[in-house]
Amino acid sequence: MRDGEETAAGAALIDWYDRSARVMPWRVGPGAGAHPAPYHVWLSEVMLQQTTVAAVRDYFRRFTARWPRVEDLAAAEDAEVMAEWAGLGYYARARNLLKCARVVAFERGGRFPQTAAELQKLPGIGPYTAAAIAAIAFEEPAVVVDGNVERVVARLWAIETPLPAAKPALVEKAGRLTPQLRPGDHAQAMMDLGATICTPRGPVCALCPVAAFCAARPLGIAAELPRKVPKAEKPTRFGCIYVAVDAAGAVLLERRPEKGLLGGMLGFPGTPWAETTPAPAPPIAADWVALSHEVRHTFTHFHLRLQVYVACAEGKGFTPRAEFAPAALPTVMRKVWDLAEGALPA
DNA sequence: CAAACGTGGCC
DNA sequence: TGGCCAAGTTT
Repeated sequence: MRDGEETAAGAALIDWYDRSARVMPWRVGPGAGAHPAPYHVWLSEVMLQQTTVAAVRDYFRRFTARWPRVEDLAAAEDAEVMAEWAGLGYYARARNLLKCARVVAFERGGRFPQTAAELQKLPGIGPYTAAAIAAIAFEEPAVVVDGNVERVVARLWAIETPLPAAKPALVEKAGRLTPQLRPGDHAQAMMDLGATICTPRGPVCALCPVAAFCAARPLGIAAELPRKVPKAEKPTRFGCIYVAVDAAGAVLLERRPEKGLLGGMLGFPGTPWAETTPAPAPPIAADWVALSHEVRHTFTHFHLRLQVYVACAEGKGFTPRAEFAPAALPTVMRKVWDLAEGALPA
């Protein structure tokens, strides 16, 4: 990209978007002056943080079917919302989602702020999400920079500085590309381009609407950009976890603390997760049986191996089977349940 | 500000 | 198989 070409590149991008925008439940068609509801834009953008479109689709549909307005979501029970979010990951998003919904519903009459600066003051809304909502719902020419935009811009300008050091330069370039007209469609076009053509590996430059403006392509380095500093190796942690079921089928569950990993979600009791296999520490006295297979799961920053114990036991605080939906568990706990359920006596 | 924070798909 | 990656935010 050379100085002065930004307008032409932006026009080519919007033209491509008008012809090929992907259909998504939270989108209205490009152009035409129609805007999706701020509530839908906000909900979809929070769900899309570090999460693929394919994973978000059904969650978005379930949330909007169950809670059609931000006031409905604000009035929901915490446990209902956490259960509906289960499996989508990054559970702090769900906790902040509820906090934000309650601020908007109860302190702002159900109306979202209309500027990126004000949006960013709300829980769970950072620089990216604030800019995206402002641009898509309110046509503010905010500079929207997510992982896709970083990649597209790094290639268009052949920026070789590794991330995260390159971030300010990438934002500056993205700003040059952001138009005053249709900034919301421009932002979505950039992200769609990154998701479908200017992909991390194997970019399909032959189909790219802005290939003629790309500095990385003639250099043969498009697929290598953006460069990134190598990530630290993930350690492995170990734990014991206990699945107790009583004669009526009720299950021993606990609500995890609000803060930290899987915060606010349901799970089975167990030991802390440590660098070496901890000593067994059953939550209640019972005839515990160790399963022959362990549960393996990888989080963002460590691998986890869980030794699963099962027992038929009686006790207080068991959740009746009718009230226990495995789908309300975070994925690692659902893996534990799936393994344990198969080992329990019928 | 580096680290914490989930999960599923892809190669 | 295991590392990389995805429409990031919080502390």
